Amino acid sequence: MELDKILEFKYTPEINEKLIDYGFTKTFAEGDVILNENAYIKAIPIVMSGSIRVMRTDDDDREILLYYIKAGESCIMSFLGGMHHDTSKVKAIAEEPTEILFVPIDKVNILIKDYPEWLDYIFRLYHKRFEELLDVVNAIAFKKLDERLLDFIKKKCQINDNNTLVITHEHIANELGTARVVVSRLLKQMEQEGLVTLGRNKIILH
Amino acid sequence: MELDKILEFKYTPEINEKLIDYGFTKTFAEGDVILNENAYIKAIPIVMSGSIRVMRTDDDDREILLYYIKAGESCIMSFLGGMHHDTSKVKAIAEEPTEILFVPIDKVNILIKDYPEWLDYIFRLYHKRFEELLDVVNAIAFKKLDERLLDFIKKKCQINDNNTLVITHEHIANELGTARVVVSRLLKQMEQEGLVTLGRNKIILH
DNA sequence: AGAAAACGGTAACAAATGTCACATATTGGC
DNA sequence: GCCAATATGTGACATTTGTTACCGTTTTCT
Repeated sequence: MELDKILEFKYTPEINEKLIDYGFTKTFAEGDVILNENAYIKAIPIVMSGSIRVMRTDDDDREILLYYIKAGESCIMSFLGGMHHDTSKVKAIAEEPTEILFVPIDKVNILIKDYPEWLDYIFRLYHKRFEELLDVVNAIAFKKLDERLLDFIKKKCQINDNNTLVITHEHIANELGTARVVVSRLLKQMEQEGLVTLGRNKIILH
Repeated sequence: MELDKILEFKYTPEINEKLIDYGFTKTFAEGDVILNENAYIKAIPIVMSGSIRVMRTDDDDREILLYYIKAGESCIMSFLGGMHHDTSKVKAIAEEPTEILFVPIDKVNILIKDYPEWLDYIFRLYHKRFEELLDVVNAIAFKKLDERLLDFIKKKCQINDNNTLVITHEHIANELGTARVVVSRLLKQMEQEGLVTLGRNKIILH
């Protein structure tokens, strides 16, 4: 396992070894729920390969996308929750086949004490997530659905490095926290404006 | 200055001394803007007395309340922003006469290295803010305005330990990210339902 | 007291989004 | 090929929120 190439921060081979030594890996298939709302957190996850999407869910069954966790990153909510023996406030789902290294909380504390670089890595991630959350607040507070939808499509395409998206309207609606018909309606409108081309399970961005 | 009684975490008198030694204090009047969006951050603020409200603003002039910073707490966004030489993504305004201790970023790094308790304090605050932000996401994504409005009033009353709120509809509208007429309309409705009693600059919660 | 500013009430309307009902199209399993 | 499941299209309508306009009341300033 080449953690060196996966983790994005600069660290010594020692941290590498310790992480693998202290932790254990698990693999998840696309769609697997990695962490459920209100679950207790005993270990912090580091994504080795694949990616995770983190959602906030309502008391009903509506949910909304917060951000993605990519290879080399960790779930910062888990980290803080774990540090303070709290439960998770979010739900994490594998976007694709994903391999995760779980490092027990108590070991994490040791690492922080011994390796300042590791702490810096944590801070950096925190900062990133915080800003992403602010973007979400911005979007749902001030932007209209059509703009959010287009942003969503562009972002997904960018990740795939591809202008064709394989996804259902239903799925999009869930991530944006709205209903399927609304997404279908807006997509049709966008198609008529020449922004996209639609197909079954498929959206082509122009 | 009795920092001991103000800061909520347990720390040694040494940290107390260092904070005051390294930092400088400034006082702000109600309504003063402490930090503007896109301003550079060179020092992290610790609220000694009073309180601050933190808002996210749109490109237009619409804005929305994120959370409050009370005495003994710090602005975590400033902290991370400062650590990575970033600009602020939020706007901070004094809610009342407020005294703030500014500690330069480079000194903060020294404190973290030397005093693990201080680090724990930072993490705790981060966690708190993150959850508050999640609550905001929840509210604007899933709740209707009337519910958000009632929550807002209840929260304010709780802070004041009082069931009478001195505030204008305009002000409420700004914090909720909507228009004055909308707030007036909903408040009137709530009054008819017997939830509140209205007066000029005044809302009494039942 | 008189003028100006701030605050709130209300109506009428527009726009955005949500909801329901049902039709049609596509796919995969058998 | 046929059926069932899944995905999408679309109309009609309800609800929520935003917008504009205007008025009366209360406060503040001078």
